[in-house]
Amino acid sequence: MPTIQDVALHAKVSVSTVSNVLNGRTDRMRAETLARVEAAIAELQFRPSKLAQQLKTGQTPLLGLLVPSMTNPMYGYIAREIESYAQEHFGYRLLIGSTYRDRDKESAFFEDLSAQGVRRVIVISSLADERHFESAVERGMTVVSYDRGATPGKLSRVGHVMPDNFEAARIATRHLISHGHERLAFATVAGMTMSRSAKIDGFHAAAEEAGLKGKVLDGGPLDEYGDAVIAEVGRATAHQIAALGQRPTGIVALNDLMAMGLMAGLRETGLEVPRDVSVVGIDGLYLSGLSNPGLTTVPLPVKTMARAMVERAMRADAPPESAESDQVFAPEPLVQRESVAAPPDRQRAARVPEEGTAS
Amino acid sequence: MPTIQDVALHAKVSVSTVSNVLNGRTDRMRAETLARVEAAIAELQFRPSKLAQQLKTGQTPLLGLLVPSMTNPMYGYIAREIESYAQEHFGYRLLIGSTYRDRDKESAFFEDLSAQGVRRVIVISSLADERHFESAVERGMTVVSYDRGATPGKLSRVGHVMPDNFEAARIATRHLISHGHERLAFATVAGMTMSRSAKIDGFHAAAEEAGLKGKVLDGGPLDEYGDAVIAEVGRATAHQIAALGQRPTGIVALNDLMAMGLMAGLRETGLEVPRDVSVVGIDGLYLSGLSNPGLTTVPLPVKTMARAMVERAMRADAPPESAESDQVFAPEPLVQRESVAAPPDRQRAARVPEEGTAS
DNA sequence: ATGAAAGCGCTAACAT
DNA sequence: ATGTTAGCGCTTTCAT
Repeated sequence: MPTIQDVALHAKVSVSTVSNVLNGRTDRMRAETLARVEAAIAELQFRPSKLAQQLKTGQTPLLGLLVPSMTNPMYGYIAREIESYAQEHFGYRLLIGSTYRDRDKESAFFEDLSAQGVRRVIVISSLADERHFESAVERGMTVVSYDRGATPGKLSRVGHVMPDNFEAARIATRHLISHGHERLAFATVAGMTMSRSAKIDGFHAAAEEAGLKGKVLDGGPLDEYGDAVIAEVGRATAHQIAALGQRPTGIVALNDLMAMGLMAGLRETGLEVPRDVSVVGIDGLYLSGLSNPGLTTVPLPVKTMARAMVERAMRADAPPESAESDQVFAPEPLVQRESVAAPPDRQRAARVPEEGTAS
Repeated sequence: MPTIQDVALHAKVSVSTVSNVLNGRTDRMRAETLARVEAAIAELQFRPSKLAQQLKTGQTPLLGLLVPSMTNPMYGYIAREIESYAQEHFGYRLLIGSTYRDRDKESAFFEDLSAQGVRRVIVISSLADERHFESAVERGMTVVSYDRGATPGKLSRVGHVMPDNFEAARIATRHLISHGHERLAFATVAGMTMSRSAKIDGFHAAAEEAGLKGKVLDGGPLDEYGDAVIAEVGRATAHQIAALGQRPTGIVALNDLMAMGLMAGLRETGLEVPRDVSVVGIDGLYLSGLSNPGLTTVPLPVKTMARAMVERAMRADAPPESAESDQVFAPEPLVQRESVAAPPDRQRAARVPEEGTAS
């Protein structure tokens, strides 16, 4: 690899002149000099070492991204949007890390990033507190956290970007109600996070509006399962539902993946969606359009949020006020597919023929 | 951020002593000195700058990973396995890039990696040739390529790791044949890659074994579609199939995602899986276990391959012989689910009851 | 308009 | 056993 020295020699100028052209200070030199330098650069195929630049400037064009798991399609989706926005608009690449919701792994990642010279990171974490990376912020990192608000009462220099989870769940629930459902359930996993409780609140709010009382179903912990994680919890929940005396007829799932697991599980127990039970998801994964029956879901504005996170991470210099830096994004309009119908006791009117329903 | 200087001062030793403890050369000093240094490090919370280390040693603990798209669950899966193996066994982090199968994006990524000091990269590319990164190899990068063999005849210093695509497709096809299918089709996308042609060959081989003649269905190009890409092509293929006079009864899909799209599309046309047509996928995504009907598929040994790729990328020093560096991995045993049944004309025996089939 | 030189935070000879 | 020092490849004053 040629260095700036080589170029200088080759162009018969000093390294500072080369550096100047590298940094666009071309006004400080004769056109002829510039031409020589550029020729040398081209000829040697010289690419300045970011490493050396970083050491000098303290800036590295790398964005850290912390996700619970890349295998989760939702995180893959978010990661993709973050990546392309950061790349296209700022020339930043992504340094990614999966944490499997483990605090030590998260901390270790922050350590590494910091040692690596990375100053901007986006975190998707479901861990309750963010103390373990508050320290990173204090050391000068800009961090933006997804799907959680600032800890109430605590000042924080961490940026927060999230969907309006309350509203998303409320929309999903209302959809069920508008189809006549009265026995409502919300399928979630064990462990409360801000986003989960917001969804649950939204679910209850919608139920109450209609004078109904919703039930929250906890499918169990996430970590016991390998990969399919959330989907497996959904599957477990389905079996739990099947065993219930008074079965709910309308279910809002924590997210699309869980909904898909739920539908698979329901099928295993002989229950049919949407004939016996209706299901609504939240997220808007394209995969949900592939399921059978197609999953009705409330899409989250992933692109917009990804953009907001990158912007926030980049424009670090903005007023680092306290908690007011939270940004909440409204969900997109519900996408209606085939996983919702009237509850069983209201279906006499038009017991849909084979094809109209599911398979 | 404290530097090695600060630590030296704090411990009242020279920087080289600190450097020595950092690099495990602790035998060269008195235990007492070591203790002082360690204390200083702890107290100052000193983390050596990888940046500076890299500049000095030319080694950066970063592994480049080039994927067509993170949103594709298969790549997400592979990326995850690569990440954890590289992290756990070598302390490497992942610098990831999506290329959307674009040559310029791939080249740009290599440029960036190289400037970033990254010397090891794993590439998942479906582009026909690998000339654009052969040059990276010549500049000293170690690159391992997934799902393609060395270009025949051409020497290459690029490592190659891939599944036995021929065998995978053959297994899938035989499975269909063993269920009595005689009108066989292979659903693929436009554009031939090594892995796609290997699968097609395997498909034909299995058909011929049985004295049958398989048909290859091309669902169209990948790039027209946004995200759901392959699944959408599958969907298109389904509509194409429905319009056919002599419909195939057994279809092998290029991969699971395409199979899922195919099943969704089939459903749209009123065709039922597996009653009217049977479908087999290749990959073994956990999502395929969630589909309805559950997708029968030939799983690829992702974990093993990920491991092999990382090892190859790390142990760069191994004999950089010519093409013989290819590593091919056998698929895992076919996972039987519900997407395959006897062809329609053989089903009179036991026309399966509602539940046994699909919904 | 151009060049010399002092680092950025480390590592690794090479002293002592 | 410990310290001195010369870089790694760049950026950036400050001279000339």
